[in-house]
Amino acid sequence: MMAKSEIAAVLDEIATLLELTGENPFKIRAYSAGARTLESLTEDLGELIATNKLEEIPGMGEALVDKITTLHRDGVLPFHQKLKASIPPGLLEVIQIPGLGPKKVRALWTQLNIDDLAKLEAACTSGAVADLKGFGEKTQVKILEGIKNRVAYGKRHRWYEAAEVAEPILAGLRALPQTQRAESAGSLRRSRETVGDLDFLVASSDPAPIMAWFVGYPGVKEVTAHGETKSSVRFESGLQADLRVVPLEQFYFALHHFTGSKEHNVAMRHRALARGLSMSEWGFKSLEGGPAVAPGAKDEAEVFAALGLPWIPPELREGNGEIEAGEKGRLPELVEFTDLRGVFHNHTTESDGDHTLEQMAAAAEKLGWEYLGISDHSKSSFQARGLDEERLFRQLEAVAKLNASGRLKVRVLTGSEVDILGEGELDFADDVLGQLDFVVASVHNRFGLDRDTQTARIIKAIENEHVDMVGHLTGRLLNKREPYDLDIAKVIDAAAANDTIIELNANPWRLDMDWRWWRRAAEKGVLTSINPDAHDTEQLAFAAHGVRIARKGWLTKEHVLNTRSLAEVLKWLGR
DNA sequence: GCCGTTTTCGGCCCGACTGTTTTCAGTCG
Repeated sequence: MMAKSEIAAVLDEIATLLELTGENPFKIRAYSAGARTLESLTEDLGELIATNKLEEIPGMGEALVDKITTLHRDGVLPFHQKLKASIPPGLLEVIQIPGLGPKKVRALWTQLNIDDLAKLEAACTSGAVADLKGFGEKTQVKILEGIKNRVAYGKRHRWYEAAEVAEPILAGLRALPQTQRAESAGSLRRSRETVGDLDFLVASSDPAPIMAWFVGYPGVKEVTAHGETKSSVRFESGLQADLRVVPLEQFYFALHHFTGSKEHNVAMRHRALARGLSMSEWGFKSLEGGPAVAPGAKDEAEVFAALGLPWIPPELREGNGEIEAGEKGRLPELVEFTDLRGVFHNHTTESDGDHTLEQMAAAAEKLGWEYLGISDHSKSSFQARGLDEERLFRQLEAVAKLNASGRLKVRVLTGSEVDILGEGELDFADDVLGQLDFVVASVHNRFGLDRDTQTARIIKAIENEHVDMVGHLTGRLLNKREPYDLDIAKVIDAAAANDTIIELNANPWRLDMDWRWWRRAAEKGVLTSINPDAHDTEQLAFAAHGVRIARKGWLTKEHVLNTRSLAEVLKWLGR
């Protein structure tokens, strides 16, 4: 049985292979769109297939349903196999090189017999590529650059790393005298967990000096485009940044357009067409039978209003039903950072943290929080200097003393990030766990267990009456380590049945559980807690990353335990 | 390949930039 993500990958590969065969672009789009739809599904695929519900999903026609059903059942698809056999595998890498699309790759393949990167590099070096019709000297150089840097170019960047690069650029753009407005857009604005490239948007009637400033920005390694209103640059890290300058009248249309996502934009344009309007980054154009005057927009809300919609927060613009929800007035009132009244799951110098209990508490107080949950590692995590029972009890005394001292207004809650052991049993006995204010149970080893065993192991921990939260559910480290294989839908059901929280780990490398699951979890009645997993005082601010992901997962204040007051939190923990 | 107040065929979102052309195809987002 093949998982959704694997099936989506096959559909994507089919799309690429079809590009190489010169297929109808709309057919190719249908496969890509099908892959995206599949990835965003949170329902059980087997169930959707069994109940004939898959075909009811927009974009899923007879052919796609057939192929997905076959892949799900057999793990292979003859159509895919045959297609794959007809195309040299190296071409799949060749088409990834920036500037090379299906037409150019086919030209290289049919005329120069190039079917992998090695042959492409050799042909560029010998100058054969530049002699091809439609190619030239510059293209040849660009291809060689693309081959050399293909790893860096293809990489996505963790949100906070991209944000660190974007911040001074945005500030610089805003400081230019010609700038009327400036914003960053794209996946950064949508708060995706990783960002492919940066998008900047400026309103100005005098684009040239803004373009010049941008392409001359320190750290720019390469200028890949420099037109009148659009420029692209690449930094040493491989991160690319695009700048668009538009007149003020078009600014909010352009901001909407470049915020995306692609799927959201396509849906918005369809909606515009149904109202007799053609929509682009430049605004609305009235079509035949449309309104006499195409509406303008003085802010982004007016772009939506023209299509009969409330303003949709950027985090929700992923084409996952946000437009339908907006139309029905059912957009969630998303949680905000200022809603947080404290945080759980933090470490001190007792285990692997860098700051003491008192330093952590003082930092939490400075952030205006009412409570701070401390949960150092348990004894099996010896790599993290995990606490045994004796050290844990000493920590409880230290916390009690600190709370009683009156030195701080913030209330420290005692806890443990207790290891989930081999089969789902916990690192501390129930009578020890029972003495804590809260318990976070986390997996720190045996990442390679098969799906069913790992799922059963975690569910067993969730079922323990002393466990309040399960920590960093899938163990993923963005761009570094894949999540362990887990039936998340089952875990969500278990969390709902046992009234156990699934934490939203706000460490920007983790952002775990993935935002795509939160809406379903909330609908099932699962509560979360936005936990910074801080290992020093600065990292308490990670909570802001968690809030972004919670918003992306359609969560409101009511879905998040640590938006509640200390009294309410204590009541919940004592449930 | 999908879809239907255009309803089983013939459309499918829209525009900027580059490089190679000599008016535009290809790529990208």
